[in-house]
Amino acid sequence: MAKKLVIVESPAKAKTIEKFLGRDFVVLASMGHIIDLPKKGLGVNTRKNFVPQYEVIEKKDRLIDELKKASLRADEVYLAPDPDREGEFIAWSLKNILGLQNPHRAVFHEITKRAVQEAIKKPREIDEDLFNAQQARRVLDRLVGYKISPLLWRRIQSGTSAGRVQSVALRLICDREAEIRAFVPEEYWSITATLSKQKQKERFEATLITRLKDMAMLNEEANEGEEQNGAEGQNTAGAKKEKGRIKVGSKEEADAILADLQGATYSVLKYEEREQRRQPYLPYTTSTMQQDASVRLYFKPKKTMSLAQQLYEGIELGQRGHQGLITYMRTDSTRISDEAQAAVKTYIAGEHGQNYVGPGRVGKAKATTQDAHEAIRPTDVNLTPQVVKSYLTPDQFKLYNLIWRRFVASFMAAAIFDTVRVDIVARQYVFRATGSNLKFPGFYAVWPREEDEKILPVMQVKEELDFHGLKPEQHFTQPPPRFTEASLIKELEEQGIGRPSTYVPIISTIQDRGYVDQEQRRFLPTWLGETVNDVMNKHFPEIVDTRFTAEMERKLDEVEEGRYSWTEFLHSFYGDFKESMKKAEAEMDRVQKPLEELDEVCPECGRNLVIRTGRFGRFISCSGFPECSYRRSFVNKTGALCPLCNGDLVERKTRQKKRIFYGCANYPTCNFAIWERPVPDLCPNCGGLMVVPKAGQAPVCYAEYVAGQRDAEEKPVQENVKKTTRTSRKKASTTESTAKAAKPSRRRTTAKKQEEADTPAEATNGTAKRATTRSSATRTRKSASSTGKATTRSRSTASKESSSGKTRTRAAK
DNA sequence: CAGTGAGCGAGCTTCCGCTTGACTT
Repeated sequence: MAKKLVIVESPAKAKTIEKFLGRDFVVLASMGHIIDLPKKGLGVNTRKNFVPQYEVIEKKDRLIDELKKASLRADEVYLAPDPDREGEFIAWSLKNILGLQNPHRAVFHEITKRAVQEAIKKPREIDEDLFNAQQARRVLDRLVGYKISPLLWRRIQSGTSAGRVQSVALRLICDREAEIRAFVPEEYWSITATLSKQKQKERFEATLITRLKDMAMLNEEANEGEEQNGAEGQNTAGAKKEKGRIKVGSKEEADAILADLQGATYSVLKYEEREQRRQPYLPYTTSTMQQDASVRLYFKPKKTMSLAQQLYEGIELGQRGHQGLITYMRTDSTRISDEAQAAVKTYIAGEHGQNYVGPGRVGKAKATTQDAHEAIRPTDVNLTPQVVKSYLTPDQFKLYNLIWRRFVASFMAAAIFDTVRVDIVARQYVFRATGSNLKFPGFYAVWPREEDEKILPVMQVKEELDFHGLKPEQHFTQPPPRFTEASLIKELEEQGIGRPSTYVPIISTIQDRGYVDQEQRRFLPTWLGETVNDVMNKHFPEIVDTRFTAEMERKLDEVEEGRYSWTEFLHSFYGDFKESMKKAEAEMDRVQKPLEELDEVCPECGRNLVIRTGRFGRFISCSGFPECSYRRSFVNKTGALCPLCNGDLVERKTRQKKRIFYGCANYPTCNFAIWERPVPDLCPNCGGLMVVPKAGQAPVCYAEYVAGQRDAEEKPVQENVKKTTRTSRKKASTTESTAKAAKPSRRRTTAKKQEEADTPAEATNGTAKRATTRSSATRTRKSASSTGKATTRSRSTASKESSSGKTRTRAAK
């Protein structure tokens, strides 16, 4: 008989909190938002103060029913979504959808007993300003996305999209690609001298840095920064361009210097010892965790998040029972609760000694930080990686290990290095050697060190050194690297674009739209991506400016503080935006994808061959069509041969085009087909086919692989099922296809068999649809380009009116 | 499992941010 209901966003959080609050409380989860703007149509009245038309989110009805029932049973209801804009909106939605009379709004920034109990003791009202800031953000994003996207459908390609966040992500990738294309590598040379103290064995290296006469200029430089932020370095250009530093640009110049130095004596010009401290890193946020897991563990952000979710939801720890191992994984904060701070300091003192305890680093909050949660940290620092290792999968362990160490390190003392800098003069040239020796490890006691120590002997000024050789080396400056998933997220996060919960989806979006491809885990734009980006830059420069979001956040802050009304905010944005839309409608050109050319000429007429797309996918055709009608189908050969008939094994797609499989080119004469990618090499043991079961893995013998699969599960049964359905499907396609085609429902099919049987009808239906779509698109494209702007304009206004008419009728309903 | 590229031309796609599972492959 619970008297009080608490509603939070996440079920894992609900479970934890329930333990804190005791028997009088029931804690349930809303699972995020429960209402939103409609998926179809704008859902915003742009003529009447942007009144939004919210709907209950699909499939949330049952959950809402349960929450409603629980709220009726309770005497008091506490709405405890996250303490940020989105959370406030969820609280407001709950109040309205559940019809709550006097709900309390409880807020806590950390999941600790004290914080939660405190929050329940001191609830507040729903904050209208915070709620309005969320509405403003939501509506602005809807306007940008749902106004620009349809324009792209009409002028570029169906199914494309634009948005405040994705369009900036795309732009970053395109800008980087342009930078790389424009990059001209510059040659430079390094000259290294190998030296030692007189008559001593230990040699060391010194690099030529300047001429004696330029020494003064070089000394003006500031000392190097104390810390470098890990992971992907920014030292993309190999050549340093400091003032006074010598530039050796060619072999001739290098040779001239070597000649100058013939028979020179090397002596110490300056010897400097210094103590350098290196501060530990901050504890993880979502973005830094993704970045580090990518660089150190080679996990993609999606995998990292899924593992983190598992650690957050909890692991069965034998006697200890089920326990959440880390705090919430979607956070932009580096804050650590007082309790966790005290615990980690005690732990460090006990394990390493009091002198290893540091003050704990405090990150400066950025303008976009919402600070609803703590940093990502272990829930209990005493659960060391070793203690829990046996309960975790290897990947879970790797990530937990990283999170635990990062957190502990962040509260440890700085590392102290003794560093030495020696300048060595030889004729008019100065060489420099640096050394560093770790005096006190500090946080390096738990955190891996990136670079090795280099120890230099003690030297005196004017001391003469033994010379052992000069080594000139040629280098070239490197262009900046393409973005990886993690480095793109890092960049977005630094610009304040996107949120912890959206970093992974952003990456899926730009890939799903066909804007970018990945090559060796790095992004490069496709033709479509470049085209959309060009259009956005040209017609919506403000939106794709990285400062747009920053400015938006600044204004939303004012809305949150009640100094700016959310509708005024939208009016001021929409005024300009409407103008941009109007201009874009009038001026945006229709673009058509150029045909992909092949490095091969037509065997019949000698013109170039091109790749065209037809009803059945890509095919190779002569560019001289219709004069020359040479064509053949487009297959990707794998290089492997069919074990049954020695034909080429080629890449094929399943009927639904969802999955790639590999089949014999002699189909249907030979029906050999497998899922795993075959390789040209043959098995060294049996001489048979080899395949790659998972991308990136080493090839294995196919015969052995199949045997292994069979042992692992009851695979043979499944395979039999497939075979029988395949034959039955053939019958179905000839006899029942018309009957099936008339039946539109498809989701209802439950048994695999039935779904398989449905396929042919589905497929023919689908292809027919696609065929008409394509030709219609091409036609309009043609008419627009031949008749010019007038046609385009009248067309687009017509369609615009029809669409707004539709929204109105829907709204009236 | 054959064979694609004009012609007439329906109706669909889309945003960002909160949350998990239920689904296949």
